[in-house]
Amino acid sequence: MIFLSTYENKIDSKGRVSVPAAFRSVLEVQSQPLIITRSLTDDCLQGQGAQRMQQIVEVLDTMDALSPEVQMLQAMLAHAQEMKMDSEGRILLTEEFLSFANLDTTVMFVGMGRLFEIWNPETYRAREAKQREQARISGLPKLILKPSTPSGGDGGAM
Amino acid sequence: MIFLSTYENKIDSKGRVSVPAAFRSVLEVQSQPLIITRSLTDDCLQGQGAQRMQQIVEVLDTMDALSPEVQMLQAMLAHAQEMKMDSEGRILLTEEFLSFANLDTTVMFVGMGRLFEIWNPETYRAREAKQREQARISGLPKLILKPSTPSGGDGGAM
DNA sequence: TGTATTCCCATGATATCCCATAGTATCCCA
DNA sequence: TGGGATACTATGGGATATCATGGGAATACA
Repeated sequence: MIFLSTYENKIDSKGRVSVPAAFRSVLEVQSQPLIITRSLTDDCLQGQGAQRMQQIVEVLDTMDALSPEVQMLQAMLAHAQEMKMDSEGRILLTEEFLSFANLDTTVMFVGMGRLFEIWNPETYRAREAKQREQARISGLPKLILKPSTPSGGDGGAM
Repeated sequence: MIFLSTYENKIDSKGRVSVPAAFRSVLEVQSQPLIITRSLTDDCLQGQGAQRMQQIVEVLDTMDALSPEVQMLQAMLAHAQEMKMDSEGRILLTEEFLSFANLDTTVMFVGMGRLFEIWNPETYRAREAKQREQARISGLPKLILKPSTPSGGDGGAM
């Protein structure tokens, strides 16, 4: 069960947004609360199950605790927040989150597999166009699902 | 079990299309839900078992989550969607999918082995003619059925 | 006591379920 | 081999469930 597709939902007068039902059921299946953080690379928010946060902490444990890299990654944790959902599946975004991601009336939920992102719809479409442009210039990154040499174990490509 | 042949089905007044029975049974045998994505190279949609998406996510797990390459690949997931099929084997295409592939009343399902494509019938026939033309000019690509390193039968990759 | 959150119910739109049907392909037995 | 019976397919449509959204009332908070 992963986060797929995109949804555009409205922020109501009380500041509530419905998390798309499809995303909720991903979290429900894993019976995990939703955690929202700031993206380290874009002006958007990221949502994921609590377990992923746990994984990030474990990765940090293996790195140099005093390095600038770790401190940068820790910033993500500093602004992370566990969201409570009402019985209709809505969350209340804090003022900090709203201004960080430039959100006002409508938000876009973007499924990205293990996590999803929350964008201002216009900002997202602009970024998408930029990515498409980039892909046209430098081509798409390689994605090899089944490496020809099954010995390596590094299932990855690139 | 692979996707073969082509079928032309109608979109009904509620926006539903029957997935060809032959394609359904491919998915049923693998007991996988159907996932539809936008093609990266053509104005058409692609259908495949959920396993393929799962594989992509697993490859992403092994890569740098903050790299532009991963972000570009994640964008692919943003436009993928798990389709619910009713008891008659029909799916409901979203507005986004319909407009991306220029679909209106009739859609063409084209079997391509590991996956199938969904085309506007006219667009597809035009492309097919163009490909034949291309083949006459620049010749046919190579087709090697048995590579020198056999990786074990049907393998099941895509 | 006033403000902000949470709970609960209401609503319209849309998606889904379920049953029906006509056309076609398949089966079966003479 | 022929031809009627049967099963399956794509399609249609009414009934029902689910979704996102709105707002009143209860509750916490300070």
